[in-house]
Amino acid sequence: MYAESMTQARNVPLAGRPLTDARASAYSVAFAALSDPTRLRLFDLVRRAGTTGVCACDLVEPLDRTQPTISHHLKVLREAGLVDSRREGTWLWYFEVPGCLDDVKNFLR
Amino acid sequence: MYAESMTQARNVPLAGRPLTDARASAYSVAFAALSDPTRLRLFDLVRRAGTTGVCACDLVEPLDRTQPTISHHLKVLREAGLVDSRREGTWLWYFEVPGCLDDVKNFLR
DNA sequence: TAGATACTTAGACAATGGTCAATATATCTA
DNA sequence: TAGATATATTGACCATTGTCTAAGTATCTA
Repeated sequence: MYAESMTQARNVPLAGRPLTDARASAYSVAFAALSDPTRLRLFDLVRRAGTTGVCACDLVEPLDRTQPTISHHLKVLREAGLVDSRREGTWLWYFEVPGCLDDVKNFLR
Repeated sequence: MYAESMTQARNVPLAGRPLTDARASAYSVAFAALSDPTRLRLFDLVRRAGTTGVCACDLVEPLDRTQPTISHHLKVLREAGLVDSRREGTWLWYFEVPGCLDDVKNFLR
């Protein structure tokens, strides 16, 4: 498994405790949700709609993708905990989950 | 291309200007680089090594991956502009590129 | 209850990505 | 210049993903 040829560590001390695998997996879910340009623009549009949110029907045209594709991306964002939705009749209003990025923002500092 | 069935926009105003496709593509490169748990832990280790950096040979064992896999991940991080390296004999010292995440941090605010 | 509108799910397909073993390259030293 | 060590590249494999079309579900209204 390991590269057996590497015998001597350089032994430079690291600051603080390294990221655990569990936390890395959690953060990577958020980063993965933002790793596609279309989905990133989608998230940006939802964020800019504030607490009111934005109707899903208003997210299709500006992103130049089919409606099922937008629906798929919204599902990815929701499952990553970045957005949520509220139903109003046949419409769904999507809004950013407050504080959803606090952990990763803290990590990036 | 568009969903022809959606006729009536909800017309809720958005705050500021939406993210352009060019900026979204640029940011998504950084997010994609951080979207894998192993690579995220790798980046974390490099960051904690400060300006001195960390020898690549010290990154294989803690991440429980083969040397070629670590080398591959370091290449992804470098091509995303997050890390760089300096050679010292047969060793390569990897370090974080200063300010590499300023743009995305600004976006996340 | 039938039609219209909004949205989701299913299935397919091509492209991307994480991982490994094997091999190649680079650098130092004896 | 030959051997040892550190790192990179190649090529393969399988899983994941972004996208589409087609079809299904949900909600309202007449």
